[in-house]
Amino acid sequence: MKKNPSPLKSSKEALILDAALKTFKEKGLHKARMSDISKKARISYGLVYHYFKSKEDLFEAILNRWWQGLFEVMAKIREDGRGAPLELREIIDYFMDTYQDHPDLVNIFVTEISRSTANLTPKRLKNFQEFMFLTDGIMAAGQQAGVLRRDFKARYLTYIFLGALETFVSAMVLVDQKIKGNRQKERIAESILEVFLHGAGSRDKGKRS
Amino acid sequence: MKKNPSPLKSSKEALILDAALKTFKEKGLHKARMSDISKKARISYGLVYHYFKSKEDLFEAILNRWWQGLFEVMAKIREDGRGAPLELREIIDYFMDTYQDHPDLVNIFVTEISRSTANLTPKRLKNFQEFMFLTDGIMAAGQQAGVLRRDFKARYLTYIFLGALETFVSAMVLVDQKIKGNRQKERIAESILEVFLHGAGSRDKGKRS
Amino acid sequence: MKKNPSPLKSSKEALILDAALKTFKEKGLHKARMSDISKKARISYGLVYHYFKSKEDLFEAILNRWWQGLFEVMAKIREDGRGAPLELREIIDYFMDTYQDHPDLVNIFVTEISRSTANLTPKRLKNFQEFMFLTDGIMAAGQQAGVLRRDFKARYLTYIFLGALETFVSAMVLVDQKIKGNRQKERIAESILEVFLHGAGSRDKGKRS
Amino acid sequence: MKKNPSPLKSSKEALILDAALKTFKEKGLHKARMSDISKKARISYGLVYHYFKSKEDLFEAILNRWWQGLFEVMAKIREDGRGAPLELREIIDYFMDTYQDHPDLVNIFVTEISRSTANLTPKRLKNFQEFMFLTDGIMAAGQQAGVLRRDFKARYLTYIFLGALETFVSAMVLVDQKIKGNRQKERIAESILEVFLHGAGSRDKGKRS
DNA sequence: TATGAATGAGGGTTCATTCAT
DNA sequence: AATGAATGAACCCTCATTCAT
Repeated sequence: MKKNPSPLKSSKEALILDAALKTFKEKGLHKARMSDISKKARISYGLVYHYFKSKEDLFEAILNRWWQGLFEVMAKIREDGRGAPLELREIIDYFMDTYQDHPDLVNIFVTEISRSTANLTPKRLKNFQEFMFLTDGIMAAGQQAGVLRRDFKARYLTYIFLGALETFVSAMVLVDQKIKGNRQKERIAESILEVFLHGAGSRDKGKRS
Repeated sequence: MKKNPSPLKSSKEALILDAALKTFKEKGLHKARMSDISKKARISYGLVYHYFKSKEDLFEAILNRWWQGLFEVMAKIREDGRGAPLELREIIDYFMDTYQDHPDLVNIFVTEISRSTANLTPKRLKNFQEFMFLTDGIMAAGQQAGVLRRDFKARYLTYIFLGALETFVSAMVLVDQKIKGNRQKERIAESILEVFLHGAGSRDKGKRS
Repeated sequence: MKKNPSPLKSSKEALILDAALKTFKEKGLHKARMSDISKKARISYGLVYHYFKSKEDLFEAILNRWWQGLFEVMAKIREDGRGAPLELREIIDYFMDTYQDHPDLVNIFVTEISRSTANLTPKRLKNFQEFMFLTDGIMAAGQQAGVLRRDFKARYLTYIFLGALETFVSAMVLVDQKIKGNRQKERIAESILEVFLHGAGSRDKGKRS
Repeated sequence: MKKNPSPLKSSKEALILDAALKTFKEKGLHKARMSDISKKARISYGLVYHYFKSKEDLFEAILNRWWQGLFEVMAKIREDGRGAPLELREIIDYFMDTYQDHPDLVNIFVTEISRSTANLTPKRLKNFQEFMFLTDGIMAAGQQAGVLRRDFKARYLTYIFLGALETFVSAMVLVDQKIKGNRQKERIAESILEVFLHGAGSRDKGKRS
């Protein structure tokens, strides 16, 4: 029975995935050489190909870690139906939690997929659009329920929300910032959600412009 | 005095830059071949090297278009000092206007620079951080002036604002969406600023949580 | 006393040889992978190396099947001394019989050895030349005995005879033609020998040009 | 105006083709490395790819030399209609002449195409079958005209004829035999045709068995 | 300026062979 | 005897860059 948080098929496979994750993060998909990965995993060149049939395949395997976790969260969110604010918070938490455990994974998602038109294969685009679509659903439900304003399309809200979220983690990644404990994580999550919901505008005057 | 719509040192140089822009956008920095660029520019292979000493150099020249324009705007903003809301609006406008004229340029900024750790040379990082720093200044001044809330660091607000903005254009780029006239541009710009300032939360209840 | 239809040292060894035979035939010596062979033999990868020390060794073992049978026939022919026509017929029969039982074996001989300068190791060349030499002997004896014309070198006759024979089986292999019963086998054998001995020229006029 | 018998598009292209021809002949299609070819042509590695898009493409270009010449001969033969014996002689001459000028080319045809099932792409098979078919036509016409015996299928005669021819050149290639002047060429051509038409059987008894 | 041939380092992938179990 | 993971040399192909004209 496996208890390991990353219980991969074989220890070598996990080794390779971790090494690949780091390498892709450091050099990007294109500049990462298979030899870099094998060296980082301290295994022979050819062994990588024993577990993954190509560089592309290896990259895909890494992305799947991300998408699988994300779609599980999205499914759970839909089931629970706790309302837009809490649901968005769960998305933020997935990003932040994953960032704590595998900062590189979040980085790769943001840099190589979320923003890269060059690396976008049909399959990847499909995942991405599905995620956007599910988020749209949360926004629309929130508008329906009266907790989100209706004067903008749900899709616009999705853009703004995900953009803020991505940029946050992206920026943290850029400066290799470690999240210091759950306290800071809380704080960041809150700030994103709070600004998204209530705006960055000052409430000093008691009303909005 | 410049009359050329793409006024560059020589017409050939402009030709190459335009071709490079399109090519980088379509294939990404890495997958774009110099031969693709020369072909798209309808010039000979070697001529590219007459004007630009390397692929990297060509890429840099393109980015400079972007940074130069952006820093000009930032300088003007600082001079005018019209307050955070209007100043942020000017940033949005620069993104949107540039997107209208050169969608690919905005795309390249977002995909290859804003989010890519792989392509980030020290020089590029410097530009990027400078831009963040200037935006921080706007945010901080807004907080000072009481138009932006003070319970979050200026840097956090910067992340959220720029993230929302980038994701918007990034998404438009992804679907190759053309902005249909100034009306739509207005609408998008407004929605970004409005949500950033006042939040996506419904105001139906007359007050915030 | 051997009872096994493919009686080899061990059943696994036979399994491997058969699988290798098929694989070499399908893909050629070079493109045949050891993994293909082990897969076809339904044994593990490494076991092949338990029985054969290398791919080359395995190939050699297969060729030996062929050469051993052929040289046995050639020895028997020499002993019996039944005259060129019948002796040539026995060579044809060896080709045809082997083709019936192991078409792939004949194919490999023709494609990888008889015509391939690339795969020709000294040992293989030696076997091949020995066979040519023995055939020369038959031809020369036939010339001596007055049943074969003397106006061409024995070696020339050897070329023409073996060429015709090889091309026949080679062509049958190419279209994966199965010999339908002994009747057809007879017919083919006859036609080769008949044309070789008496020519393709019409005998309508009762005499030759 | 080009007078050169091998007037290729560019001198470099011809250089590469010649080097490739030799290399393929020496090592076979698979074992020939592109670096061998470039080295033999005394050009840089990459230049080969400037002229040919792949190893396969280069190989194809070489084969085309052969097929084009052969099909031209076959077309001329059909037009002239000089009767089977003379027509077959023309085929023999094409083989012998090409052998004199480019022995390696004939070798490659025989080893890598005529007998190799492994290297047989659909396109190559098509050429080969077309050639067989055209030869069938000559044989059938010969049977019709009463100069070739009718008791064997035209296809059988084709096999025997081409087999004898191929084996001859193949054997010459094997021992790297140079044809010493037109005299020997004549002699070889005659022997092939003569044996094919009238058989190797002795005519001492004035009639056949 | 302009062309495109020429160079060669680099990197992904394959696969025969070895080895630990 | 049997397995299949592990190794690493080889080799095809790409493409940025240089160079002769």
